[in-house]
Amino acid sequence: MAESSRWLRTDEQSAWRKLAAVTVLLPAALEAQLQRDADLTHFGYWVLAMLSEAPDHAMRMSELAAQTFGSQSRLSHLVARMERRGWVQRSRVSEDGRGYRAALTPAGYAKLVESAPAHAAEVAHIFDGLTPEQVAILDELCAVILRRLEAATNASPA
Amino acid sequence: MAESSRWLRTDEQSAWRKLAAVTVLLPAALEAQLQRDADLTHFGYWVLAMLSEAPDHAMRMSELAAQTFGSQSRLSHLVARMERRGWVQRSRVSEDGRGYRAALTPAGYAKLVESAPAHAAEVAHIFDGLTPEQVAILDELCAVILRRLEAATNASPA
DNA sequence: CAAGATTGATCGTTCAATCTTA
DNA sequence: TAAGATTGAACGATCAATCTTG
Repeated sequence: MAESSRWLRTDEQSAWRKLAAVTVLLPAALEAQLQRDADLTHFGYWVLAMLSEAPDHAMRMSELAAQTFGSQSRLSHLVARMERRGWVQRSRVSEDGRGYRAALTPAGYAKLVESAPAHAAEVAHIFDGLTPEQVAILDELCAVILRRLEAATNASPA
Repeated sequence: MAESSRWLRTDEQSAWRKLAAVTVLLPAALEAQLQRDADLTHFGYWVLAMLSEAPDHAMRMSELAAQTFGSQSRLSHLVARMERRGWVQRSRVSEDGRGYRAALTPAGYAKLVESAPAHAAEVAHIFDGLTPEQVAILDELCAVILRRLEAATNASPA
């Protein structure tokens, strides 16, 4: 907790303001699109997408939480809502009786397939402004930032 | 609404996954730090910071909303909470009787000054992983993305 | 009536507590 | 007792409705 407390340089401040704006406006844009076109949260869409890519369209709750960077509680509430909507179904894991397995229903898969194109178009629209070189640079830059973030998260306990 | 619906290339998908992760983990890290050290939301901190940089430590509600990319409703609720905490005080604008002016109190300014170093350190920690060249590139890349986002937002109405 | 701002209801997330199985 | 997961209360954001002033 006793930080060496350095300040940001001018160039860092400029970049930070823009990056902060991106982390606000980008999610907001995707949220708005999915809400409008599919009555879906961005996080909810992400969960449907993850399940659709998994073997048998199913995943353990804990694994789903880990891969989406969400808490178990968050996933539990969300999947409960999706189960009510008929898109997912939970069942106990045969091996480990403590675990639950969330599986996409046909209706859930249909929902994803139906809402994917408009969402992909929204994301593609962002990338249309970047050259392939810039996409590569963006990829690497994000990778560096992610490493810093993960390091910070895991370094918390002494 | 009739999108030409293009899909993402492989390199774009890779970059998109990382960028999406950043937009989730970066705000989460800042949120956690501010919550833990200052019992403050990142958005709340941002509002205090904007006010502190404004002339007389005060701003119109509508301007505050615009500069933080928040809705008027969001700002209204937030400032009401901050007023209860004694950090901000609202008063009518003399020129335009419809408007409200939110002003930082001494206690509010003290709260910001007190919580700034730890927060700055958290942000600086992210940038420590980047070379000055990379910071410059990040700045430009974010600028491009922001232009796309703003264009998309303003192009909505036909 | 339009613009600036607030209010109350509703929705999703977090936090702490709980339940069940290993 | 710990791990996987759920539950209910509390908090913050959004949405629609309202109030007030231009």
